[in-house]
Amino acid sequence: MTGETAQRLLEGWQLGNVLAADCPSRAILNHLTNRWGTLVMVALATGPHRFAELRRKVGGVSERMLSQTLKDLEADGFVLRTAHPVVPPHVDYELTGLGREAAAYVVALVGWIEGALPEIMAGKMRVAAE
Amino acid sequence: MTGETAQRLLEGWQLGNVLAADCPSRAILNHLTNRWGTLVMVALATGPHRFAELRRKVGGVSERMLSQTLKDLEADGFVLRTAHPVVPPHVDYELTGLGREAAAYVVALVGWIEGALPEIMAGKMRVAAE
DNA sequence: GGAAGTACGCACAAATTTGTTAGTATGTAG
DNA sequence: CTACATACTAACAAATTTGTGCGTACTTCC
Repeated sequence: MTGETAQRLLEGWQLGNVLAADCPSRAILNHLTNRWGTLVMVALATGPHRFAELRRKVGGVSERMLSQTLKDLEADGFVLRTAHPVVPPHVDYELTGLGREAAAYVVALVGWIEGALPEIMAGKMRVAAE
Repeated sequence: MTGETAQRLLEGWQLGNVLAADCPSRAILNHLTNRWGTLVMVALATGPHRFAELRRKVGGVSERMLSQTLKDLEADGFVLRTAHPVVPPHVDYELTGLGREAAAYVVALVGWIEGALPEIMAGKMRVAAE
C-alpha cells in the first residue's frame, strides 16, 4: 500500500467520519485496535484456535480479557464461535469472511511495524543521543 | 491487500513477535492504535496541521490527550513538530516519511471499516433480531 | 481596557480498562 | 481418590487512561 492509495482513500466518498466523535465506526475501530483485539486478530489470522490455545499464543492476556475481546469481535461479526457440547468444554474460534478482510489490514500494519522496528528504534537512539 | 498477502506476511521471517508480551513493537503498535493515535494519524495523513486545528478536526480529544498523543508519535519518529518562535505560539505537526508509511496502513484499515460499516451493522441487526 | 486565541504543562478527579481470585461440571490421568 | 484440564463468569481490587480546570505571555480584535 502506497501513500497515494491512502490519499485517495482519504479523499473518497464518506471517509473522515471516524473523526466525528459519534460515528459508529469508532467502536469498531476500537475493538480492532485496543490492547488485545489487534493481537487476537493476528493470532486468528493463521487459522482456528481454541480458547486456551489463544491464551497461550497471545502473551499476557488474562482469561477475562480474552473472553471479553472475543465477545466484542464476535458481536462485530469478525469471529465465529463454535461450542461443542462436550465435557470438558471445547470451543473453537475462527475468523469469518469479514474477519479475514479486517485481519488482512491489521496483519499488514503489524507486519509493517515489525519490519520497520529497526528503523524506528534507530531513530529513538539518535534522539536519545542528542 | 488480500488474505493471502496477510498469510504470507504472517509466515515471514520475524513475524509474530508482537504476540510476545515483551516485544518493543507492542509499544509502537499501542501508539498507533490507541484511542487517539489512530485518529491523529488519519487527520495528519492529509497534510500538516496546527495544534488547535487538529483538536477541532479530531472530534472529542482534549488538549491534554492531543499533546500526549503527538508527543508519543513524535518520539516514535512518525510526526515532525516545528515550533515557530512567535507569540502567540505557532506549531506545525506533520508526518515524517516513516509516519506517512505507517499512516497508509492505518488509513487503509480505517477506510475499510468505514466501507464495511453497512455490512457490519447489518450483521449486528441480524443477530439482535434473533 | 477586556476578551479571545495560541500551545501547551500541571495537579487533581473521574472513568475506563485490566487483573485476580474463586467457582462451575465432569472426564481422564496418576 | 486427587489433581488437572476446559471455557468460561461474577465480584472485587488495582492500574491505567482520560478529562477538567487553571495558568502562561503576548497580540489582535472589539
